[in-house]
Amino acid sequence: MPELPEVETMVRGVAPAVLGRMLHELVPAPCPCRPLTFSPRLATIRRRLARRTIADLARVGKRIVFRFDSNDRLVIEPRMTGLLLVSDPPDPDHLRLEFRLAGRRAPHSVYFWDRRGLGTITLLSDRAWNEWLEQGRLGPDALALDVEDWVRIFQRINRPVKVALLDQRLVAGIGNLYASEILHRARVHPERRTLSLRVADFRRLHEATLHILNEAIRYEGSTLSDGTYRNALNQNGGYQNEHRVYDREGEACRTCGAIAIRRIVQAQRSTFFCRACQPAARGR
DNA sequence: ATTAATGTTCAGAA
DNA sequence: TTTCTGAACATTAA
Repeated sequence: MPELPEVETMVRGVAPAVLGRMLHELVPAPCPCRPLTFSPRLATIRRRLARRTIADLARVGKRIVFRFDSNDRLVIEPRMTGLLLVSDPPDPDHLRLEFRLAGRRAPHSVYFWDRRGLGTITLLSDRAWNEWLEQGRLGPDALALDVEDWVRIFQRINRPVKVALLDQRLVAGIGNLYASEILHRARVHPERRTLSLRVADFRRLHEATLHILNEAIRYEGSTLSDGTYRNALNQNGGYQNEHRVYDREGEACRTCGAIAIRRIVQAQRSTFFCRACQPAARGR
């Protein structure tokens, strides 16, 4: 569920509670659901991390990365419905993991909660982490690209630009919701092929990406109608009220006013766009 | 009962 | 080689 702005919000919300604190122990929650995917197995992770101090908490694309004083990294992929929380979770049944902190200072715990349970938790040694980074399975962070990066990355391939935006090996952090919002602000039709885009298009994509993602971070992410996403304090985000196209098929465009928002399916996922703002130019 | 949902990965086909 | 499709993972709500 969470994309870059939601993960960034969770990390910012949880960081003050954990930075410099010792992890007393990791406790699997007594939830009635199937276990998450752990690598290596949870017992091994617990042994390696017990009594270690949390040196850093960071976001890498859509992933959450705990760095311990041993330089081990615990990488959490929230996937569709995972949340990192300081407070009590939305419900007790899908609580997956408790990070019990040492010492008397509140909070005493932070939590990983995941309703659908598609999330993954991976422990990597310092060396394995660096090797993983070098494998290029994750492109540069969406907030770190300049216009030249955009051109270089997307002119090597020739795919519909919306589908390319979702490929984390090209650019890390953009998901299905923000891809539609970014393309709308950039006035680029989602079915345009990347090879047909010109430098002016990449300039607008660059500006729109920074603008939309930073604006969404300011609003603490989007809580959609299913209500799953919450910030670290189990409160709603606010960006869902600012969406220009996502999940607004048939409604008036908030930019041009036309009843022109369409929904199409690309790579088995919904894309929303305004037919008036985003013309289907050459190179479809 | 059916469908779709903010994500990722894999196999196999085009 | 690159691109594309479908399925899989698991759960819930419209």
